[in-house]
Amino acid sequence: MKMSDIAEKAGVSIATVSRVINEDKNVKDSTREKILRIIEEYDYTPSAIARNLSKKDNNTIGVVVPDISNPYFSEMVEGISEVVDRENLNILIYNTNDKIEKEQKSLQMLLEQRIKGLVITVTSESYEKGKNYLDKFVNGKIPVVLADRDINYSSMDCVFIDNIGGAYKGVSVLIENDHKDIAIITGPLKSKPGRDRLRGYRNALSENGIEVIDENIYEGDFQMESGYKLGKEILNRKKRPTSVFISNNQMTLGFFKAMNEMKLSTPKDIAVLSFDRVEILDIFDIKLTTVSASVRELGVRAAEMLLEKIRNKDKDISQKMILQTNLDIKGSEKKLV
Amino acid sequence: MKMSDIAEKAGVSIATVSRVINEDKNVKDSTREKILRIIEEYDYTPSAIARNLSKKDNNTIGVVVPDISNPYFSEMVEGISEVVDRENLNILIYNTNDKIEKEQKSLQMLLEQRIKGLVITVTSESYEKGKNYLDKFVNGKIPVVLADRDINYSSMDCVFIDNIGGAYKGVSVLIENDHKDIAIITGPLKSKPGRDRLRGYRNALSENGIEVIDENIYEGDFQMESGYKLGKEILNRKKRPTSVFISNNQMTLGFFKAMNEMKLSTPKDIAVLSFDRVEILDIFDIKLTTVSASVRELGVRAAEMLLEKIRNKDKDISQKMILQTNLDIKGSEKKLV
DNA sequence: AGAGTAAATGTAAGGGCTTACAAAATAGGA
DNA sequence: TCCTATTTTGTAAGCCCTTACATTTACTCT
Repeated sequence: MKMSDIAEKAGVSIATVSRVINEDKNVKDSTREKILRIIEEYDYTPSAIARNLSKKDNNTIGVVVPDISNPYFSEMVEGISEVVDRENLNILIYNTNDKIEKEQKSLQMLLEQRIKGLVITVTSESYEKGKNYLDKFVNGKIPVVLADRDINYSSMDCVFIDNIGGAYKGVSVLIENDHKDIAIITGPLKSKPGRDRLRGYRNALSENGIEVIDENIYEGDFQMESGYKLGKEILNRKKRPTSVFISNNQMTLGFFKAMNEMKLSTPKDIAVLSFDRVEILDIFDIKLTTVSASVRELGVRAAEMLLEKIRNKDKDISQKMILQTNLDIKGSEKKLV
Repeated sequence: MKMSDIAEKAGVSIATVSRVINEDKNVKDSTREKILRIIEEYDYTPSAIARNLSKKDNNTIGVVVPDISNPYFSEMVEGISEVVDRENLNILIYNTNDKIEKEQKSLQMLLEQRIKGLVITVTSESYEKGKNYLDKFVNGKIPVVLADRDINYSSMDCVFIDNIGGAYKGVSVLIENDHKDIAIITGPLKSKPGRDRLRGYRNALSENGIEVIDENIYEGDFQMESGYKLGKEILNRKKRPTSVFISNNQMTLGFFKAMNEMKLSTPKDIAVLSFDRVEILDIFDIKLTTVSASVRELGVRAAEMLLEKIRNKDKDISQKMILQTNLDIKGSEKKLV
């Protein structure tokens, strides 16, 4: 069933049918009704493909994320969805599994689909590819917004979380609580957020005249397991630090596993402060102080920025938005003497 | 940049360019190379839209889920992705927020996109709409596979988890451990999985000659909060049941919150068995026995079934696949005297 | 060399829609 | 009633590809 079939049955030209479908007002009411009746009767659905080809415009935006089954990203996607739904756009989602090859393949397919724009959280590896990495694929063909992860030297539009500031804020809280011996479990130092959070830690210590000592820096990989292993190391030190700043939620969980095994608790045995909320700890009545930003909001902002960029394709003002983090003080930052 | 531009620059017809792009072998090597070089040079990307229109075939499948930010569904989506990626297909994802209106709108848009097929987890409400609910939208236009949630009286292809059998299996374990007073926290009884899991519970009791008493049935809603509240009720009973079967992971977390607040633990104070794994409990060294199926596999199977259906569009044998659950015995089922 | 076959390329129709422009129908006014 | 202005409808080109079929070119064999 296509438009010409409907036109024929209604005894009008396909142009008129097209007008009805596109809610053009230049159609007599009686003919509009007749056509609508026939569309209904034959259960006709117009082809977006043909429309897109004809209009040279696809009402779809692309989303590329490293891991859709990670709540962090699926929440971000939901934020994007929310915005995009309002505009009756579609979302094409690609999962890269944090593999750069899959990322490239995804970009290729999205470009073939002639998407209107793209929100992408690049793979960890992509950061190092530098400025022109994405250009090679996207090459100014479509508006792009980087979400959550940066590309080295890139000047693309983006929405990030204030990693440096967040870590700074968190570590400062520890310092205010009179901690001087503060360990950190970082993310992978080849990743931007990993480095930035460490930077925030360093800044906070320096500004407060506390020496940054290498022994207090433990490089993790944002996975639970590393939080567990490094946690054990930290907790087993002869001279245990009085507090630890952990760079993300997964590692924090690992850290608590270690604490639990050793029958230790916070803030009694060590003060703990984490980047990202860890809601689940509520269940066990663990009051963890955190700094975090809403990932959902990250998605919303990225999508909004993209839409704006799509609307004002001509002007190319590039935007950089940094979402501030919130501090949620619960008690685990305390120094107990 | 379009195909004819490339053809012109290469001094060939667009048919030849098309052949090169589609890897047709009837092209002289030298011309193929020339064309490829030009495509590269001008960074040409063919339009999937035009190709789809021309071929009357869209290489995209649709996925509709109630909540992409729920790990349950995002894991399912990842399973679907995995399969679909192998075939170089695209995925159009829609989130319904479990709202039936959004579901309908999504279906509409997917049909307009002329998707190849659809994997859908319908909203809770859709179940009651019955057999013809989806037909009204999809109406035999495209292959559809229901995933995880059924529609009343529907005979569509589907992949579900064996809820009855799983609950039966779990409760049986409790019975084998000599429990006779077994409470259950159910899902919403207007939902199919909610009812089915309760059914499994009933079956297990009956078959073992244990009377099913209403006081032991607590209707929850699959959310954490209800597990918490009902958990309190159960745990506060003057004559506390010796064990409880909890119908999903979220409610189990709520239940543990209640236990924790009351300084109770399993299996010491009450035996606990849950539908779905609750990995997070490992962290706190809680050994919870569970029955569960892999949601990821659910996605994989649904996608595979869809692809098969797409391939054999002519024959219409309808399939129903029930994924069996696995029992993971950890100790919380024990009856301590 | 010429016929016959296979390989390589080209031509043109079509896929289902939008839309500028043209044409027809209707309304309004003198 | 006739003319003009407005509303409504139709015509046809174009969006960018694929592909059946036609044509040309290259090769093989006597």
